[in-house]
Amino acid sequence: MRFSEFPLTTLKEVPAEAEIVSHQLMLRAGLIRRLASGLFTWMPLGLRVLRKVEAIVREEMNRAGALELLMPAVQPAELWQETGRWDKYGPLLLRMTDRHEREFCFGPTHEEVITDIARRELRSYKQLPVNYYQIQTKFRDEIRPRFGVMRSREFIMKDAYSFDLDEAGLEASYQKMHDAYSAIFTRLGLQFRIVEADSGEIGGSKSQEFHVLADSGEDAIAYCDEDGYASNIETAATLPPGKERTAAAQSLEKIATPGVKTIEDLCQLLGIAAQQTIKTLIVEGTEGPVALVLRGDHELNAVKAQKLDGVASPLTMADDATIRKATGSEAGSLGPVGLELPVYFDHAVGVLSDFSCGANEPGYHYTGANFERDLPLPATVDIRNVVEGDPTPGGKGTLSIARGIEVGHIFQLGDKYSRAMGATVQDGDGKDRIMAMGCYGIGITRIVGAAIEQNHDENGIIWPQPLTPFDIVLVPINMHRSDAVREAAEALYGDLTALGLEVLFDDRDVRPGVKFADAELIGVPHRLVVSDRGLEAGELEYRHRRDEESRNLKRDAALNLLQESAISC
RNA sequence: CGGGGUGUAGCUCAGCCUGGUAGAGCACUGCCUUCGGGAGGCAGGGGCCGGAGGUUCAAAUCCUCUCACCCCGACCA
Repeated sequence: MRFSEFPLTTLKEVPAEAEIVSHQLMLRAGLIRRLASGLFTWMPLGLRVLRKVEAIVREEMNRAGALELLMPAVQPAELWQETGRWDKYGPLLLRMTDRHEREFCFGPTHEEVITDIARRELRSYKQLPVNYYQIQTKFRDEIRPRFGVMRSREFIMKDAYSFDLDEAGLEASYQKMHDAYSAIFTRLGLQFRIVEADSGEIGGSKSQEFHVLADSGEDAIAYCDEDGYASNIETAATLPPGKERTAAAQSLEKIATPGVKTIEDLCQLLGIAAQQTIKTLIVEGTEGPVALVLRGDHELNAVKAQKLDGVASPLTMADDATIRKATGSEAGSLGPVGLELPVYFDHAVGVLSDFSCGANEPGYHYTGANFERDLPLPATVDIRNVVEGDPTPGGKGTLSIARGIEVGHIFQLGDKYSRAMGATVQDGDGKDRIMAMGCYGIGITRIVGAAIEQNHDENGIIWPQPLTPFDIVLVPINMHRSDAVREAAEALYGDLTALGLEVLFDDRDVRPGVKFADAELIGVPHRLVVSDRGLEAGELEYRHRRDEESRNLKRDAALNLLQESAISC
């Protein structure tokens, strides 16, 4: 590709709308342009990268025996009504009506459509297992799209769905995808981690997420390298503390705490640590409000809490009016002492003694509160987020916390969809059996952003070789004034292209500094410079995007090097 | 959805408080000089100052409404 024939506007300044580095660089390098909130055009340069990701995903899916198909992006409401998700999915689902007043949605995922296909096409157990996949545009009407293509509303996803006769078959299909995903992210050249996860809205039992590790990631991951444990913090379990509660030393006292609204305020006023306080959260329940009690320095885990009996799912914090009615007090001075509501205590609360909490009277708190004496202590539950240093669920190691970008998710769905939609095959005895399903997603567009988060420096993107839009940028110096440089560069361009390499030939009549800056911003891994100076010495200047210094090579040596490094992957 | 903020040239922004009829840098076009790390000069093109309404002799500027975008927020108990 000749740069002079490739309209590319790079930006020196950072567009104001971009917050994280990948979004900034994608805009500056001209990979994407924003159309509206959460909607992006993939410009020619960006699309080249996207196609690389797709190709690798497609290859590995095919290798794993999955079959590519393509389903409609628009789906009829009836299918969603069959599984009950038309009502459950909520505002994330973009709904629309056609000219005949029939209802449709723009697919955020395709369990219903694929299950419909499967129940029509698959008749016999002899046809199983089957794994269908597609690479297709999805739409989810996110509350808050942000971070460019990392959380956009329209995005491209590879979604796969497996069908098996039984759970054992599903387990095998799932494992195959687990392995295929590992191969995919390894080939993409990304640092990733596989973690246990909540299956959430999709449903089903076992599920794991594939995270690209990056500080800007929206998810927190709890892991322990010693015993191999890794989980999304949403599902990382906490253990009850091993120690016993110490005996009460203080008496219960009610003290005036005017203006105290937060744990921080309370600690400051009383001069105590947050670990000696507890906080009481009121959430909506299936039969009236429910109180959740945590140690002051801990965070509520919504995924865990909404699974408790009597707690509404999804978890919803009670509003001020509800809190007042239920407790006679207000947020900022609630506590479990004398509280007449269903209450869940976190494990970590159970071992506290002499703690402080709200007194259920605006502007008052208790100090020196103790279980058994001042309030009863029922069995405790796990409703908090793990923190750095907590023991692993196996009890053998301690947890570290890292941030990750979820780029893949695999689920064992079981029969949730196949049962609701009557997707059966005949088994060997001629009996109808409900198929066991798995589903497997990869965020194709998100991977591009995630790769940049992990691979950049102050000058721009540094593409992993498998993702780069071009293998080599060929930079002639002063080509428009030197016939020798022009001839050498043109010849080199031809030779490199003939080797099967994708070359960006910067034949623009601009100063060298501009070319270097653009090449680095765009992130092309290999750079070859042709100059009069070099030609006199019979050498070319080579530099990898990650190298500090360039080095001079003879022409043949340069060609060999490029051929090897660019084709090896 | 709640809170905050911003909308002025393709991009980054000034001008708004204190009303007087549109600016800078980058980008773009032409010419000259320069030529290995985002050059310099000269001359240009480009704006219904997000939209609608109002106040006023006069509105980018003040007021009302509206739209769009960005940020924060379920952790306050």
